[in-house]
Formats: sequence, structure tokens, C-alpha cells
Amino acid sequence: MSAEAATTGEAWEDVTPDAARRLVIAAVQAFAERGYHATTTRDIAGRAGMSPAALYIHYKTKEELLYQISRVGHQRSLAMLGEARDTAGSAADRLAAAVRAFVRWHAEHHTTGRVVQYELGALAPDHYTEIVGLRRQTEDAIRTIIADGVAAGEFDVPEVNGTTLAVLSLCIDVARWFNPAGRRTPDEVGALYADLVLRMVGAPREP
Amino acid sequence: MSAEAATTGEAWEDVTPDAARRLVIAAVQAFAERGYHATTTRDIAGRAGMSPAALYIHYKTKEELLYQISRVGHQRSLAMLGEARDTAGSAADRLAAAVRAFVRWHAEHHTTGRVVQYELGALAPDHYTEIVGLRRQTEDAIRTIIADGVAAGEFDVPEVNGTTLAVLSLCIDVARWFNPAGRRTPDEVGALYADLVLRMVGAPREP
DNA sequence: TGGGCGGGTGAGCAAGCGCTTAGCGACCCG
DNA sequence: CGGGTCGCTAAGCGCTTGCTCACCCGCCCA
Repeated sequence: MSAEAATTGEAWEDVTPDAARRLVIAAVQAFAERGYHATTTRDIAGRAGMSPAALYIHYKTKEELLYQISRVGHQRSLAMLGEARDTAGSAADRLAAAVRAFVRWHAEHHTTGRVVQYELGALAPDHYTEIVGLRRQTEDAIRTIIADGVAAGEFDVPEVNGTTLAVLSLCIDVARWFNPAGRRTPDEVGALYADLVLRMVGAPREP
Repeated sequence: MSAEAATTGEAWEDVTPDAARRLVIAAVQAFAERGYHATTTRDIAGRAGMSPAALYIHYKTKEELLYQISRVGHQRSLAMLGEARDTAGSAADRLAAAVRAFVRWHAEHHTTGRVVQYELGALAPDHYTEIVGLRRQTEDAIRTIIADGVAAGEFDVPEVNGTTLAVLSLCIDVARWFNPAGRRTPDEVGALYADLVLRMVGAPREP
């Protein structure tokens, strides 16, 4: 297994049996590289070291694989942001923590992130609807923190909704451009982005 | 032709003959809705009101259609940002103008923008290389303005390269989420984003 | 010992894909 | 009037796709 596969795998430890986990990891990598529609079931099975037919023992369809990936990924995002929203501390601290965690995750797991954030259009209609619901909840988590900051007089933003969208947009897009071979580590990008976001909301920062 | 087709069409006025233009417009809409790989040549031809074979009179392959769209779109982006970089005025003015124009374009032509920004992975290797070159130039334009601002003492940024990436990322992602049926007009999003970006670079703004 | 069962394979089917080819009508020019 | 050209179509070719099916192997417990 390549180093890339190892990092992709870390996020899927609890998928069993082993063959099913190998298939998710293979699917994440293939979907991230080529996109859902350009990926063949033969490619996924091949990466997992199995014959094409073996895929259908563990998953009903190719779309179900995408759905599992998308669902788990969105739930993790939501858990991360929800936690940041609900901890004690100033709005600035909570916003910085949320952005740091969210960005770090999208950098570290940029293959998974790419699939989660950019391939949801390939989901079946009912799955798509469910995922959109999760996305609205993650949006709400960020909006709540920003609104809290405004209410407390900590933040000064031109428009809460638009700023929320911009913050999320900024974080999500990390999955698209992040390159593990580049100069920046996930931690560094997280710190940089947390700083940029605090500037965006007009929060006073330590010098 | 729908209202959507009309706005998509505005960007392709100079493609001739008429049938070729109808094909690009149809391709932009189809690629934006479903993605390149999920779009069939039959779908494109159908939207343009022609038989599947007619497509190949005007374009050698389906990929060539994507290449034309991608090339023209990137050239327009580059022209826009290059102009903003080269006009007179403070760095803050130039950065705000660049962001405003770039965001406005990605909102107004969000279908084209979606294809230009998110489908380049489907390009043939040599076309991909060419487009990546154009993208580096657009990145350079933004970086130059930010570096100018830092040199002039107008801006205070944690890191020029990372901030450049973040600014571009923010603007590009507008094409993904912008919804013309939503509450915000392209002008409003442009103004909001220009403000947010000035905050990010620590530029003093009029109150 | 043996039979069921979970996990796997090789071969292949029906459908849909990108693209080609033979031919057709409208038009322009000598 | 006649022939070449341009834009287009109907039909279909060769191939790949997602997915299925008949069969197989190793393991566990009666």
C-alpha cells in the first residue's frame, strides 16, 4: 500500500470487513483522481486487489460507494464544526478553532475531501437530498458562531450570511488545491486560514 | 432559447458559424449541470437542436469542445485580472477592482465558470498543460497586486503566497455555489467579496 | 465426515458510449 | 442548366460500461 493509500485509509478504520474497507479506500482515491463518472468499477476493484464482481458482494452499486463516502465525510465535518460551536470561549476562539480543524482535515484528507465536496452531484436524488441537509447543518454551525460574535460585539461583518458562505467556501476549496508534496503542512494552512478568517470578520487578533 | 441559455450565450458571441456557437453554449450548460464525463455528445447535439453527427462537423472531438470553453474562459479571466493589475491607483483599489470583476464574472457566468474552474481535469494532457500555464499567469496577477501593496506598506499579510491562493480560491468558488435565483446579485457578491478581501490583506477601508 | 455459508472468480450480457460513413437537399457560380 | 460544395442526417460500428450469474474454495460446527 502506498503512503497515499495509508493516509487515505486512516479515515476509514471502522469499515468492516477488510475487503469492504479496501474498496472504499480504492474508490476514494479513484474518485478523487478522475471524478466519479470517469471511474470504472473495474478500476476500483483492481486497486483493491479484487475482481470486478467482488465489488457487488459488499456494495449494491457504484453509487452506494459514493454515498457512503459522502455521508461519513459530511458527518465528520459536521461533528468537527458542531464541537467548535459548542465549546466555551469567545466567538473568535471558537471560529478560529472551527476553521483550523476544518481546514486541517481538508488538507490532510484532501482526497476524501475532494470527493465529499465536489462529487455530490453524482449522488442519486434521495441521497443527494439527505447530504444537502447535512451541508445546511454545517453551514448553520459556522453561521451561529459568526452571529454570536456579532451579537457579543466581537465581530464586525458586512453581512452574516454572505460572510458565512465565504468562510465555508474558503475552507472547502482547500481540498481542491492542497498538494501534500507542496511546501505547506496541513497545520500551517489551518493556522494561516484561521488568521485570514478572523481578519474577514473584523476580530481583534493578538499581534 | 431559455433565459439561462441567453445569459450563457452572451459570452460566446464571437463564435461562428451559428451552429458552432449553439454547440458551445449547449456544451457549457451540459458540462456545468452534469460534468464533462457524464455528458454525452448526443445530449450536447440535442440541446443545440442537431443530430449527434453534426457535432463532428464543427469539432473534432468532445474534448475539443471542453478545450475551447476552458481556453476562452481562462483567457478572459487573465485579461480581466491583468487589466486590474496594470491600471493606475493604489494597490487596495486595484485589488478591490480585480476581485470585484473576477467575482462578478464568476457569478454572472456561473455555468461557464463552473466548467472552466472545475472540469479541467478532463482535458487531454497537452491541453491541460497549456491551461495550467494560463492559470499560473492569473495567479501571478493577483500575487503581484498583493506584493505591491505589501511593498508600499498598504497591506499587512501573514504570507503573500498563501494569501494569494486564498483570495483566488474564494473568488473561484463563487462559480460553484452561486445561484441566480438566490437573493444576491452578481454586483452585490462582487462588492461583498472585495470588502472581505481587503480585510484579509489588512488594508484600511473607508468606513 | 460432510454440508452449509460467507467471500471470491471468470465469463459475459444488455445498454450506452464516442465517433464514422454514405448519402441527401439547398445553394452558388460558370 | 449542371456540377461542386457545405451543412446536415440516419444508420450503425466497435468498444466499454455497470452489473449478473453460475460456479468454486476454505472454514466451521454437527
